[in-house]
Amino acid sequence: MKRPAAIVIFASLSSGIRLDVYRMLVKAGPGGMVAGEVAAKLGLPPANLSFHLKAMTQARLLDVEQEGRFQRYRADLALMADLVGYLTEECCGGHPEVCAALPSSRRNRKAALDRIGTEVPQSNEGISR
Amino acid sequence: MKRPAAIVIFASLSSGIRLDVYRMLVKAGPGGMVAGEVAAKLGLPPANLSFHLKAMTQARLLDVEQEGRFQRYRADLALMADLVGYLTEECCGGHPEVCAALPSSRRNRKAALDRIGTEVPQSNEGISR
DNA sequence: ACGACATTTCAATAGTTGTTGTAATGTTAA
DNA sequence: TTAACATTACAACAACTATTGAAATGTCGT
Repeated sequence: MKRPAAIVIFASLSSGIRLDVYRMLVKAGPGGMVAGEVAAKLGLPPANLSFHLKAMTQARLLDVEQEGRFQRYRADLALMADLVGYLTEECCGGHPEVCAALPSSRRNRKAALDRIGTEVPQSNEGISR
Repeated sequence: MKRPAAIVIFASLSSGIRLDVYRMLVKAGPGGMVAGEVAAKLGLPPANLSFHLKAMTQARLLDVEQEGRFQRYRADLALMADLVGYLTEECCGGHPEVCAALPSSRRNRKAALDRIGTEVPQSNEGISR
């Protein structure tokens, strides 16, 4: 996953309509849905849905397949997994077990850091400008 | 995770600058970084960075803590896990093992999801279509 | 080939978002 | 209490995004 790809994926999902479409297609699974079904379920004018489907397809969030006079769309879940990988790459400077201490309470944070014996900046020294 | 929250999170990450900031802070881990450090590393005018940090904080992607005259920012990874959960809710109409099948190395997917503490289905049986 | 249907393209318009310089706020250290 | 610093708020403008109806494209069944 490269930066421009990640940006268009996030932009795709930052619209309520496209988010609804994506979740609906995730729910539909490998069977997918044709454009008209989606438009009917979401109550959208065809031109508007087409605009959003195009954006999502270009972002590779969806695959399309022509099926007679219908277009069948499917969600690409693998892409989502890659995206999460991109976000958490080099997580915690190479000590991902630190992030696993999820809740952002300072106690947990400190415990996790102590476990791997890494230094955490406690002060503001060394900041230039 | 509710729909409006998901939308603002995706909108947050759909800007290259905010994406860079988020990944930098994920990399920084629990120690976080103060605003000036981030601005210096990314070469951004302070007013512009402030605009983006505010958006990300409102989206809850970041936590801020005041530290003297600095603001220390940290990435909230737990939120990302919730977000992925929201996207894949009701995946494949309640048969998530179906979605797990698809392409793209399962090894990578598992590694990525493990990193943020989410379960991944193991089987790929029962795929229709 | 024809009429009906599914979907996309186009052009106009309305609304939202990002960037900048400059001013304001709040904190520190002397 | 000042001067210096870190950060945020404001206002103006440019650039982008979404929505719509109407027209175009392409496919089907007869």
